Amino acid sequence: MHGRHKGRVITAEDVARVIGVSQSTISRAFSNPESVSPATRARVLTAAQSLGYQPNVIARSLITRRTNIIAIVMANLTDPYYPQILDTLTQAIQARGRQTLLFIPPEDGTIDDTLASLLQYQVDAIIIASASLTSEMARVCAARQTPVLLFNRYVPGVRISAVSCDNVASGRDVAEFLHGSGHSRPAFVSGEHGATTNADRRAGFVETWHELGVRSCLQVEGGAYTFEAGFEAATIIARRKRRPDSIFFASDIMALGGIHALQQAGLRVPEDISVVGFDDVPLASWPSFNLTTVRQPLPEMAEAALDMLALDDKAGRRRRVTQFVPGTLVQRGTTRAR
Amino acid sequence: MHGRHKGRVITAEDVARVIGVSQSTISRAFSNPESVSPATRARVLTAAQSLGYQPNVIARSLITRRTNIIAIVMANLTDPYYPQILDTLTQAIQARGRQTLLFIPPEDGTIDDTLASLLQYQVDAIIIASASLTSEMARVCAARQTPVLLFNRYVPGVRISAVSCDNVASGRDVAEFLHGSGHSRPAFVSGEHGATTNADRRAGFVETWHELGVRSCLQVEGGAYTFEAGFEAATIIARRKRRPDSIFFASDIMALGGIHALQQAGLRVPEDISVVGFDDVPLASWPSFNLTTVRQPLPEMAEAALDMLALDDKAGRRRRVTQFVPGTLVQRGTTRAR
DNA sequence: TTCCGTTCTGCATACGTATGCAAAACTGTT
DNA sequence: AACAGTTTTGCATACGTATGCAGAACGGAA
Repeated sequence: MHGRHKGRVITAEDVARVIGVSQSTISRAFSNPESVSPATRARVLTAAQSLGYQPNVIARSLITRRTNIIAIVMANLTDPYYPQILDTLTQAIQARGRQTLLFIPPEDGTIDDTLASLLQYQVDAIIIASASLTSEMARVCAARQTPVLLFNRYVPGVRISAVSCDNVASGRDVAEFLHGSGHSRPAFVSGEHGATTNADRRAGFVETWHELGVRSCLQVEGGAYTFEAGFEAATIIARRKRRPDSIFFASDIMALGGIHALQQAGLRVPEDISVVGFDDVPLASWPSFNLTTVRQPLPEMAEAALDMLALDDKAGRRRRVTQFVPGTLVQRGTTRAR
Repeated sequence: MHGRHKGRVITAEDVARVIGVSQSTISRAFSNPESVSPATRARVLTAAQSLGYQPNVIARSLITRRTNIIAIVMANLTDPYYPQILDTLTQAIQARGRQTLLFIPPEDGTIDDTLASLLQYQVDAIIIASASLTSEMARVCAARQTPVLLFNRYVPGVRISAVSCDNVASGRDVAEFLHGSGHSRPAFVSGEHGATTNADRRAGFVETWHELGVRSCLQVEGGAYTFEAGFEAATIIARRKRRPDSIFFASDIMALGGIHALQQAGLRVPEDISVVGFDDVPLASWPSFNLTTVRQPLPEMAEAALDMLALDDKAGRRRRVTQFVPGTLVQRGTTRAR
């Protein structure tokens, strides 16, 4: 029979009283089972079960100074790629016995306020997958010993842990693949201005074409990782006299917008022009799109992130580095084979 | 002896010592500013600022018995509709000064284990947007006075708060709209078997056609809210001798799969056959799709949900009801006008 | 000044659990 | 039976904050 005691929550004390042991024993039975005799442990668990007792992890964390909660800061939840990140990260977090506190920073405000209110919750770590953080806030977190990690982004020159896809290498891969399949007039459409993801993908792509002897890589500024931005960029490209034979978009969603624009302009994909995206969102593999793209290794990135946070390492020995995980080119139907 | 770490956290006690007041005063300055004189309040805030003090809300919640954390249980995060729900709910939760703890139940396991580990976190409320919960677990939550609310679903006959789109009414709307625009051979493609969302949309749709004098509404079992399920259902429909002139899919994603199948089969949408979806995911409004659909009023649903939880009502007077919020038919390009 | 009423502050304790230390209960050996 | 060594348990206290209660400080009126 579960505790029907009007509203009163069942505490370890209650269980202790029932089976005639001390509160300490109840605590130990749950948080350090080895330290209690098998017989009492069994009695404790039975009694707890029938009373409906569950340890109060909030109270526990007051002592242990660990909440087992990891905060994820994420905006852009309507962008199809971010839910994938959130899903993967959260599952990895739960697999390690932790929980996820989700913070969506307000549109206008700075992320600092968000972060501050977040620290009040004594989270064990903060994973930032949107925007960045100010150096001021990095200082505050460091002072509080709260590890912070940037996911899918990094800030060059700032010593904050970060995990990101190896965007430069993937940019190179795409260039080499396009070159190898007979393309010679490449174009790159960038996404959000100033994002490292963006800059790195372009850098790898453009450089490689240079190395391959192709000097003229058309570069169009998209401005945002959106369908519309991709659409507009592709519209401009389609109108050019000396039209590129392949476009590398900084994200899948942009690529889809781009394809739509190209088709509107009477061009066939991939016969007239090849298109490559980035991220491999679920949409990309739908038959309607069948988009050639670069898959970010999210599971590996999530593992790397949690390893880097060293949650079980009480000595607090964390390495602050930026780790790059290689992506995979997924060849589908928007690039011609030869 | 605890807390001998060099990175000692600043407590209210520390601030108190600095400006020569008691810990109580610090506490009051933050949690009940009215109860402290303006002069001391200012001194407290300044000192706190310079010391980097932030109240520990975990410790606070031990006393107040409120964590200000609301749990959201959600699977299917890769489905485009759920991130929208999560985004809207979380923003609404944050707007009310609460935070979101995100739980993704394991694929195989029952939701009960998830819920149990969740209760340990002393969340103020639980919003379930995936699966349902057993009556056993409903009882446990009730015993703990933790309000539970089903979002976007409800369990007929069980007294658990729920907020859902008025799927029956929307089904009717779609039927009336199609009828009014000259359609006479409707079809309905269902999604996940057993979901109330599904059954209600169909019920409203089919019943209305009956009332309008159309007895034969083709019904195809999709089986899941996926692109593939929609694709396969539409393939079957396209092959029929007496082909429907309109299809109402139980979700947008299914409709998109269906459109792709119809086009594969050489049919034009909407000239040869009209298509209506449900949810109005961001994709639906993309020019490539331009899907006629029913928009679920997520912001209103989120408000209704939080109101129903009566978080600020310490008397715990909550009404257990199922609230239906009406959706809106959004007419776009996949239905012919006349 | 005295007195009363109000506002402000401090003291002490409580929230539910974890844990160092010492006492108690076993275990096996002589 | 006595002992030492080991395991198991209980006591007391700590974690950081909120809050009832009583006392202090203050303001105004007589």
